[in-house]
Amino acid sequence: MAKSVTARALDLLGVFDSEHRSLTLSELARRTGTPLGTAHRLVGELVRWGALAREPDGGYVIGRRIWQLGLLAPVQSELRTAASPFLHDLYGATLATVHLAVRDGLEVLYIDRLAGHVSVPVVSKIGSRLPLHATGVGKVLLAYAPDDVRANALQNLTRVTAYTVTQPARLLEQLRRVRAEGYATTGEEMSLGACSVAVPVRNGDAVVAALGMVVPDLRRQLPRLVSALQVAAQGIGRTLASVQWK
Amino acid sequence: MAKSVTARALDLLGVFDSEHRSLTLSELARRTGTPLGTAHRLVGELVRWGALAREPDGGYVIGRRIWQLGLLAPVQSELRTAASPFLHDLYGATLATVHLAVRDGLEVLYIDRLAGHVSVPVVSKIGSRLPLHATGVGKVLLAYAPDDVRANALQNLTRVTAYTVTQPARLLEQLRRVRAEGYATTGEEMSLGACSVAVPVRNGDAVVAALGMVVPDLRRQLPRLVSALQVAAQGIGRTLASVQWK
DNA sequence: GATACCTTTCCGTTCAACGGAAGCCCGGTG
DNA sequence: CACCGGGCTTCCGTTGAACGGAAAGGTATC
Repeated sequence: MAKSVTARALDLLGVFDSEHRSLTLSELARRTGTPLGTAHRLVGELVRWGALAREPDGGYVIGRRIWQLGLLAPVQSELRTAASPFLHDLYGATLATVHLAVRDGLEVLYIDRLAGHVSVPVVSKIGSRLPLHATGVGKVLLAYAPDDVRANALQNLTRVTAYTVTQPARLLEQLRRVRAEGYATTGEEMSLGACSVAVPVRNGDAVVAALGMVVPDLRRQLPRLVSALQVAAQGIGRTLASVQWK
Repeated sequence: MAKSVTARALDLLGVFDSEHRSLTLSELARRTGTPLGTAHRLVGELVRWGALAREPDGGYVIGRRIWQLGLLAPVQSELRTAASPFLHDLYGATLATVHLAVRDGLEVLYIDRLAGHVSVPVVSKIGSRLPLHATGVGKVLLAYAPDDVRANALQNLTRVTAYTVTQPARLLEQLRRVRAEGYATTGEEMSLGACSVAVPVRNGDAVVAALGMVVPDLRRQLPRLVSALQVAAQGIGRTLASVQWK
C-alpha cells in the first residue's frame, strides 16, 4: 500500500502528534511499519533537511524548518492573521473562550483559540481536529458545506456525550435552521458543562471558516453573543477580502 | 547532488518562502531543477498527503498538515507557549516591539514577536532569519554559542548599515562584555533608526533563546529596559524548567 | 556478565522512480 | 478561425537508487 518513498518519508512525519512529540527511531519504524534499516536512512534524510531534529536525549522531534513552512500555509498566514485582532476584541467583550476553525475533510480543524483562565471544559486545541457534528463551529461548517460532504458526514454521527445529536434527520433539520438563522448552537454535545454558539465567516459569498465561543450556559445571553460574533465575523471577512488583492 | 527522492520532495517544499507562498507546477519544477514529469508526480504525492494544497486558481500552497506538524516543533510548543504571557507583560510595560529568538546554525530565527503599532523600522518577522552579528538577540545568542559556531560566524560579518560591526576583533570584545554584563545592545546596526537591547533566556545553565526589544533610542532608559527584560527572561526560564518534567 | 533493546552499518537484488517525449487544455493574438 | 505559447498531464522502457534482512556496535537494566 504505502509503497512510494515519498509517502513513507511523509508517514514518518505523520506519526507525530500532540501526545507523541518525541519518538525514537524504533518507535518511528514500528508505528509506520517501516523496516528499521529503511527508517534509519529516511530519518537521516529528514534530519539533514531540517524536517526532523534530534533532541539531546536521542529522541526525534519535528524540526524548525517544518514550523517555518507551516507559517506559510494559508490557514495561518491569511486567515489567522486576519482574524487575530477580532478574536481579541471578541474575547475582551465577552470573556468567553473564542474559537476560529475551518473544515478539513470531515473534521473541524481549529486554527486559533483564545481561552479564558479556565471556566468551562473545552476540548479543542490549536491544530487539533474534532468531528463536525458535535461542535458549534462544526455545525456551521457542515451547514454550508457542499452536499456530498454533508452526505458523507451524516453517515457517521459518533456519540460523544449523552446529548450528542446522532440522528441524521435531526441534525439535517438543525443545519437547515443554521442556514436560516445564521448561527449554530450546541448544548453539552461535545463535553458536559459546555455550550457553544458559532457563526460563519465569509469571504465574499463563500463560507471559509467559522467563529465560535464556548460558555457554561446559553439561555440568557444568546442574542448578545450572536451579535458580538457576527460583528467580529464581518470584520474578519472584510479583512480577508481586502488582503486578497495585494 | 540532490538525488534521493526524499531530498527532492523536500526541496519542492523548500522553495516556498514568504515572498512565494503560491507557486505553479512549472515554477516548482524550474526552481528545484526537477524535470516536469517528475515534479508532477512528486507534487501529486505531496498533495495527497496534505503537505501541499491546490488553490482554486491552480497554484500550489503549503498544506494544513504541515502547519499542524509545525505546531509540534519544540520551538513552538515549548518555547513559544512558555514565553507568550511574558512577552505580553513586557510589551504592556514598555510598549516597545518585543522579540523572542533562537539561534539556528549561523542565523537568528525569530520565534515570536509583539509589535507596537508602527514606530521604529523593524525588519524581523516571525519565522524569518537574520544574521547573528547585527541584532541584539543575535549578539546574545552568539555570545553564549559554542566556540566553533562563534568562530564560523566571525568569518563572515556582512555589512548591513553604516553602523554594522564588521571587524571580528571589535565584535569579540562586544561579546565578552555581553557575557560580563548579561545584556547586548545595538545601535542602528541592522536598520537605521532602530536600536535594540537583548538578554539571554536560560533553561538551567544553558542559554536556549534570547529576548529582545527594539526602540528608537536607548540612552535614557537602558537600565529600566534591561531589568524589565531580565525579569521576563527569568520567568520564561522558570516556566521552561518546570514544564520539562511532566 | 548476561539480557534486552536500541541504533548503526553493510550489501546483493529488484522494482519503483526517472525523465524524455508526446498529447491536452487553455487563453491570447494575428 | 486558426495558430501559438504556456502550463499541465500521461505514458513507458531503462536503470540505478532504494530496499530490508542480517549482523555488529552501544548502552542501560537486572
